Amino acid sequence: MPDDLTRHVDAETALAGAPPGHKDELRLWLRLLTCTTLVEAEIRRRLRREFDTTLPRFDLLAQLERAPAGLTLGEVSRRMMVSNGNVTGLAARLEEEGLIERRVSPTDRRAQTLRLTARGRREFARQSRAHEGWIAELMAGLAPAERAALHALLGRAKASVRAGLEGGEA
Amino acid sequence: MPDDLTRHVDAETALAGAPPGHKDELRLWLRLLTCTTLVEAEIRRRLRREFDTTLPRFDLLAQLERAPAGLTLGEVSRRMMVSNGNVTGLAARLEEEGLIERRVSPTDRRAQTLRLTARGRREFARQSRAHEGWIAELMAGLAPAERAALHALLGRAKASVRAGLEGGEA
DNA sequence: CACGAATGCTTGAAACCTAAACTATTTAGC
DNA sequence: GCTAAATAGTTTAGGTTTCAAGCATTCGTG
Repeated sequence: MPDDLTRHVDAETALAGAPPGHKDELRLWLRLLTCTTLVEAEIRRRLRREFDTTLPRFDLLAQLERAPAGLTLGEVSRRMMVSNGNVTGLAARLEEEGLIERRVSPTDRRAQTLRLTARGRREFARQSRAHEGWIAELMAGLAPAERAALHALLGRAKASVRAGLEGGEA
Repeated sequence: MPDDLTRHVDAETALAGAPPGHKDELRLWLRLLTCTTLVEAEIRRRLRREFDTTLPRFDLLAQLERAPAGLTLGEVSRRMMVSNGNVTGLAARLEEEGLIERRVSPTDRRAQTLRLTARGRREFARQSRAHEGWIAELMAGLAPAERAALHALLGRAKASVRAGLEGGEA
């Protein structure tokens, strides 16, 4: 029998006794993490079941779809916020399946440009349509005004986090 | 049935008339994901540098800290929202380092209870103090009222996602 | 032009993570 | 009591992920 991750108990459960003082921020972070994890797990599950693929593969294709001129491995790495070694392996698998192609840059022999193949574009279009619907479905319990407010507050949160990143101050 | 029929758009018309239309939800999700990823990456980085440990290890210790009576592997798996096979390996490493101990349940010979050792408790206390400060630091750019509003909206989002999970309706 | 620094990518080791198959034990129904 | 189903954990195979080290190429500066 497969594992059932849906039947979980929150990470934000206990944590009631609070001596120090930053428990508020911690609770906020745990709730943020819970939301993301819930959505992510569900999307992974559906991607696997419906398209026999994984989230990182989908994400890489999505990056290339948005950049018709192609992206270098380094650019993909930065946009996906993962290590470059990670992208190397991911791209290798996708290339082997004929979903993307790589071409050495004519101006810089170190760099390679990744591009969707026709098949990759077709395949991603199918996945993307479904994906968009899934997200809408999961967010359907929020009123449009709530979604807008949440979006704005997350923008503020993003700015706050960026400001607190190490090296960001320098 | 709605009071004002002229202003009512049912699901069919909405689907028929629009190209896709769920870009809002998608943007919201991507921003949520970005926030979480940013924080998570930074916490991972600091845990590694300051304590030479990883986020999943920290999370497992945190679960046990909150449950002084101990937890079975399955309970940990559900609370951390990861597979049970995952917890097996994680717990094995932590036990080998003497941070946690496992004991077969006296009432159920299948189950094992995990507990922090004295050393594990000491070590986690150090990490936890730092971790709490890091989160507060990253969230420092949000006013208390913003944090409260965000927390509430994320609660709504969590409920929405839960309602949309497969099998959750059954 | 030379050469040290920076950049783009790959590789290797180790950890993480999942889904699925498996073993052992307990529970429920008859 | 017996047996089928459910439950607790482990194992296996394969993808994901990081960090650190390494190679090749380009750039900046003298």
